[in-house]
Amino acid sequence: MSEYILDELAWRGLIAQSTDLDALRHDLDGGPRAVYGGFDPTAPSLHVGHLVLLTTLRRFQLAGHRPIVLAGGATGLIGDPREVGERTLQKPEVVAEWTERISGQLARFVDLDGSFGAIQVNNLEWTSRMTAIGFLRDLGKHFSVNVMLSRDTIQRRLEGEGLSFAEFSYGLLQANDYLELHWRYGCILQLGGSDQWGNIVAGVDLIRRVMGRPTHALTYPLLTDTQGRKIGKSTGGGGMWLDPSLTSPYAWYQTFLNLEDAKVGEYLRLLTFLLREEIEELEAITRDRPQTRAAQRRLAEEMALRVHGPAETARVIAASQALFGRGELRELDAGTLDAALAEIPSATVRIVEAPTIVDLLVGAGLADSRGAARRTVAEGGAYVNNAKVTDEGWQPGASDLLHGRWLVVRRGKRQTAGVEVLPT
RNA sequence: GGCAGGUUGCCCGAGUGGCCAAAGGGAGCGGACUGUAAAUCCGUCGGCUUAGCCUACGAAGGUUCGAAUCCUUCACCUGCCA
Repeated sequence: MSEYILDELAWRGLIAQSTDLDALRHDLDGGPRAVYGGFDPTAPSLHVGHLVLLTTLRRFQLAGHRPIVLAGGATGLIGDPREVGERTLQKPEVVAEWTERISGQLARFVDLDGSFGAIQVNNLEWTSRMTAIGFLRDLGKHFSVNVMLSRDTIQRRLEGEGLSFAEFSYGLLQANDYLELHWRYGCILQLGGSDQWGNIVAGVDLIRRVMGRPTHALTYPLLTDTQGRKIGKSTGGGGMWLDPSLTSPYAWYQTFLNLEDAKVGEYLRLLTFLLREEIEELEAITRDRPQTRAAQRRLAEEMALRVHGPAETARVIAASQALFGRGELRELDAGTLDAALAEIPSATVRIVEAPTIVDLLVGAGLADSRGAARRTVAEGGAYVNNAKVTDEGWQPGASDLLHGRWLVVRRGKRQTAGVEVLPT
């Protein structure tokens, strides 16, 4: 079965760069192999971008290989050099806490049980034991600064604001991780985003030098939008975090539902386990009847299912239908409305405080400031119960309350919140 | 350690004493079109009790009727020299 995994990755568009694919194929055919991907704790949660890697690791597991998910408790303390500039170091306690949270998320996306169960590690375990002398003699001696300097990111940093020795050295730690995992588990492949190519190859080189063994590197293309921007930490208004307290399941679902046509096929291929025929069918529908957005609906549902589970998925789909349905909000029964509003941001106001539309927008978190709220009203982007409000002094009356207590406040086409109006 | 240049709003970037809440671009936000897409066009884009006031141009002081713009000190970055 394992000989098919690379073909699958290929048709899904998951192979951006690789070392010798024939050699890799040969190694994978030889039996179950350990394959690894690393996740640095740069935030308290993983985001969509990480999901591509996690999903790919899971594909290897389904193909009979053994995934290793590595949490970068050590590398997260240093920081992989970015093009934009030197990172601000986080406190060790913070990194430790993030590592723990991320580890919990990682465990949910691979199967840890059984003889081919995934292995979960934290590189702090071996990196923290390293001494300065060991780092320089055993590791540093194998690296050529000339080669390190030639990396794209490093080049750009040197032309710009420069970078610290700490970040410059990051690649050595990641290379050492690969060596360690090869030593411990016979890991022969590291997967990562295409921006990780240099770090991964550094590991391949290190293993060849130290152990005289050939290993492999495989990168996948980064998730981007049409502008080519990386998707993940900061998409549109907010990030696309896996943690429901950072990105609500409703927002998560809606973001995929709204994905542009030109990207939906790519996302289905990179992020879901749908079969090829099904994806091609959905792509055909997108081409012929794009307004049905069947592919987006399927993608959003799949993503919600995988990250938030079936019960929550059912709720966000129902909420989306209630809030975006053609029907009148007034016609929704109390149960449906309550359930829908439970999925979106909400706030409470007291009628005696005589709240205006501006108060409602700000209170519900739909506007950052009163000025912004006024602007929204002036721009014609404020709605209550699907009716446009154009007067910034507008106040809700008793007849506006749905089921005696709710207002559905909306900004623009998509940002919706529920406001509960208390009688006192 | 010395010399030179730099640090501007979410990002890039103009601005060298009043006309600066600060050009221009990008992102974001709203509108039109549409399909809760994309592209395009229009508008908007520090805060507030909004014809006014407050906060803001690395930090702190100072000069001046008046400073993002001048001076001093400090911090950080870049380059050259040692």
